[in-house]
Order: sequence, then structure tokens, then C-alpha cells
Amino acid sequence: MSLTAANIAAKPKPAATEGNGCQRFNTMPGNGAQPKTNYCASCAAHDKALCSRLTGSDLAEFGSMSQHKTITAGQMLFSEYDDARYYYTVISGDVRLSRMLDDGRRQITGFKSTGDFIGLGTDGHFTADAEAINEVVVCQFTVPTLNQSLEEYSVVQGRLMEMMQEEVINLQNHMLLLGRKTPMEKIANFLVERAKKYSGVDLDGDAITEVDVKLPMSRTDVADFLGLTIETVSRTITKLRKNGVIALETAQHIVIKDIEELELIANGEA
Amino acid sequence: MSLTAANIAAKPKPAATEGNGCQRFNTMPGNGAQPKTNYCASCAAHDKALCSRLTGSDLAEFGSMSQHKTITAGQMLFSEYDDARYYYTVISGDVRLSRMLDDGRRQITGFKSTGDFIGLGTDGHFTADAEAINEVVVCQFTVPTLNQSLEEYSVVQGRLMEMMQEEVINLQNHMLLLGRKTPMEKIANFLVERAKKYSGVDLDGDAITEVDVKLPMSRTDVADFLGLTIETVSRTITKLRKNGVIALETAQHIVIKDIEELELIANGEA
DNA sequence: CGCTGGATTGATTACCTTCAAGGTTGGTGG
DNA sequence: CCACCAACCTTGAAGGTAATCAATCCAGCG
Repeated sequence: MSLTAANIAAKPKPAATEGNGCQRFNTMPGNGAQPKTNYCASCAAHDKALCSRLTGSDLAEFGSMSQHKTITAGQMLFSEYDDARYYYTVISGDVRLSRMLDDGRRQITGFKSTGDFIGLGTDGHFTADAEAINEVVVCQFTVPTLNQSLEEYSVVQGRLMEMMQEEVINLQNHMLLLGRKTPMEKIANFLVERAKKYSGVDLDGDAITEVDVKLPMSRTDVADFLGLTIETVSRTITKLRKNGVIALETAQHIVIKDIEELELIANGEA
Repeated sequence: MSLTAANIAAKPKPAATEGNGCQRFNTMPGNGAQPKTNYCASCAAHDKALCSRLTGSDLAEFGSMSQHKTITAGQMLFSEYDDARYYYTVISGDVRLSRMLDDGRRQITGFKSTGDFIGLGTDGHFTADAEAINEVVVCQFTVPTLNQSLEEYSVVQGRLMEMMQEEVINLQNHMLLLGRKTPMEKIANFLVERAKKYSGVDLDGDAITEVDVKLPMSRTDVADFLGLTIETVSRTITKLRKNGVIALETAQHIVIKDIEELELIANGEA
């Protein structure tokens, strides 16, 4: 089977500068003689990624078909309507996926970071723009390569299926947010989600007082993710700050002072 | 591999009345001696459904593991948080999938009809409510049965993957609509989508004048799908009617008078 | 014929957007 | 080192649009 039924067109139109995609393992720090097995096993993305269920020689062989590529901040990984030549796993950095209307209105459909797969929702062509928010390293497979690997490694296919399920659930959650939540609920929701995913702190434990949340993306990005204007985002964050629920270290570094209150707000219970 | 990694909990809590799920082929009209092969092959949903790539004895065997079930208007197929015991394919009728907030605010995440698969975005539990809009017939597989079938029939798995891709694209489109489109654009978009999917007319052909669109769902459903209030839905439809772009046969039966204009409006180009 | 639920229309309000200005931060170059 | 600049963020004021509140209309049905 194949991830997309459509065949790839003959004339690929690369989005990002081509040819800077270094050979696999080139980005491996230091010791080039390190066994392949250990390389992918020690990858920061491995635990959450498509390859998470592969180990040993399977992992090494699967990984050997991939390449690392580095994208600088602001650069496009691909654009909507581009032929889908590669699928990607984010190793480090942050990517925004977005769709646009002709007049410039934009909806960010998701932020992708370490371990996330990029290429879901593709039918031979990409259906969104993918841009690097900061310096990003991705692990890329060509579409035919990955499709063949899916047949060979059923655990990879299973993991992909699982990741697609998670994506559908995420998108449904976000639809509820976009369609029915107030700006305050949207912002609170966004901050809580960020805290859960990226703070590394177990929020379910008691005695949680403060949680650091880093926002690599701009206010404009946040606005386009939540279906708001940049001014409303700013004002709402200010309101949360004045209420003492959060504090701003810098514009991109928020400290949640009262995570429980923020969760209540996020779910419309406050 | 399995569609969901999570195992199903021991105590299933059925949403719809159980036991009315008739044995497979019971709903077959008339001749009970008709060969199995022909039954599924002549199913109204087959062309678009999960089983669309199966033929002959494979199709018959696959189909023999399913049951048909009929749900009356307003009845729940399942509720959010229910253990996911079955996956469904809609044979006839219309189903709405929705998520709710505690205070009753609701977002409809999709309308499902003939051929559509219900069960995407599930992690052992359903993540949305599924309700019958009118009388609905579904073809259901138990979760373990379908998971096993996916391993056995790779074409089914491929089709499922493809359907998940389509679903992700749909959801992303709808996020753009919810987050960034005006009420007028939302309504126009909705009508055009309905026309494309259900009118049976090829809209790309020239010389298209009028297109009939049936809306089985209520205005409340439309509002909760588009992130609007019922009043705004009604007012916007009225505006389109007064502009001559559409006409109302009845509240649930709309005639598109100018499909091109409606498409322009839907994409913010008018 | 009256009843009921859904749809439409009307009037008012609140909220978010828009338009506009000021403030902050980080980088660059003199 | 500091001034300057640009980009981004925040704050303010005004206005419009969709939500809310409320009444009427309409179709289906007992």
C-alpha cells in the first residue's frame, strides 16, 4: 500500500533550496564511526517519531533511507500545491503549517516540533504551506521510499496510523476552539496546550506552582492559529497578566502562575 | 497492526439500543438466496467505502464479518468517551459528529453520509458524539475484527489510509473556514460543498444553470458546523436569496441559481 | 383548528475588529 | 558605546458586525 494513491508528477518544483540536504549522518556530531544503530536510537525525536517502534538493525536500516536537512528561520519547507516529494519528521525547531486565502487571510493549522510528522493530509500535492519559525532540522524520506518502508515495517505503518488518529483528534479539538470558544478561552487553551506539550513538567502532579512556556512563534502566528487578530491576542494576554494568572518574562516567555485557573478558563468553566 | 493501539476496555457501554443490530444480510431486500458476492458489490456505499477496492470472494468474506444496523432520527450511534467497540460505514442517511463544551456550546466536526467511514479520530474511546439526522443504516465492524481485516486485506488498509488523508484535508479546510471566513463566505462554502458532494451534477461542466441542494440537517446544525448562530445562518441565506444567487424551495431544499457566483463568494473573491 | 418546533425577521447591544499611535526590543553601524 | 532603525508588541479610540433578546411566521400534525 501507499500513503497516497496519486503518483508523483514528473516535474518536481522544490520549495526550499535544494541540494543543501546533506547526506544522512552528516549532521551526526563528532564521531563518524559511531554505529548507525546508536545514531537513530539516540535521536532526540526518536521516542515520539514515526520510527519510535523500531530498534536495532531495523531502525538503522530504516534510518539509512533518510536524510537530514536544515532550514533557516523563515524559509519554506514546502508550499501548498507543491508536488509532495518528501515526508518529514521534525528533529528540532518549530514549523508552522498554514493555509491562505487569496486576499492574505491565513489560518495556521498546526505547529510541528520534535518528533512530529509532516506530510499528513497530502494527496500527491501538499495542502498547506510549511515554514520554519526558527532554525529547523528535519529528517526526510522521499515519498516512494517511505511508502515502500511502510509495507516492509508494519510497526512503522502502525505508528503512522496512530499518529494520523492523533492528528484527527487534534484537528477536531481545534475546530471546537475556532468555532465556539471566546478569545479568552482560546488563549488560555493555547497556553495550557503548550505547557502540557513542551514544558516537560507533569501538570497532573499536585503542588505545581509555576510553569514556564516558551512561544517561539510571533503574536501574528498565534492570532492566525486561534482565529483572532493580533490586537485581541495581545489584549487578552495582558488581561491574564493583570489577573495574575500568568506573568511575562519576555513576549515569548510566559510564566503560568495558576495553571488550574488557566485550565478552568480554557474549558469555559471560569 | 491495529487501527488503535489502545485495547478496548472490559465493560462496553453501548450508546444506541443494542440487540437491534440485525445479522448481516438480513436487510437484504427480497431474495435471501442471492450470492453474497453480489450483495456487497451492489451496496450503494461500496464505490466510496472502505471496501471499494475489494471484489469477488474477498469482498464477500470481508462483508460477512459486518452487520447492518438501523438507527432512527435523533438516536445516538455513540457518545463521546464511549468505549469504541465498533467502526461504521454509512450505507444510507446522514450522521452528525459533534463535540460539546460543558455549557452546551457545540461544534459539529462533520456530516457523514453514504460511503463515509465513522471511527477516525478514536483512541480506544470515541472523541465525538454521533447522532442520526434522519433514519440511518450503517454497516458495522467490531474494532478487533476490522483491525484483523486490515492486516489481511492490504487494499482495505490502503483505502483506510487514503480516507484518513482526505479527512485531514477536510478538517484543515474547515479550520480555515472557521477561523478566517465571514458568515457569508461560510454559508456559500457550505452550499457549494453540499452541491459538489450530493447533487450528482458535474459542476465543472459548462452550461450548468441550477443545482438542487438538499439540507437534511436543521439550521441549528448548520450554525454549529459553521461556527455561527442560527439567526446569522438564516439572515445570510435570506441575503443570498434576495440577491438571486439561490432560491428556497423549502427550508431544507435550496436551489443554487448561480453556482459560479456562489463559488466566488465562498472563496472571498466577490 | 390549534398546537408545536423550527425558521425567519426585527431591534438592540456587546464585543471584537479596525485604524492609529506609542512603546519595546534587538540588531547594525557610525 | 550609543544612536538609529526596523520589526514586533502593546495600548487606545472608534466603528461595524454578528450575537443576543424578542417577536412573528410557517409547516406539519394530532
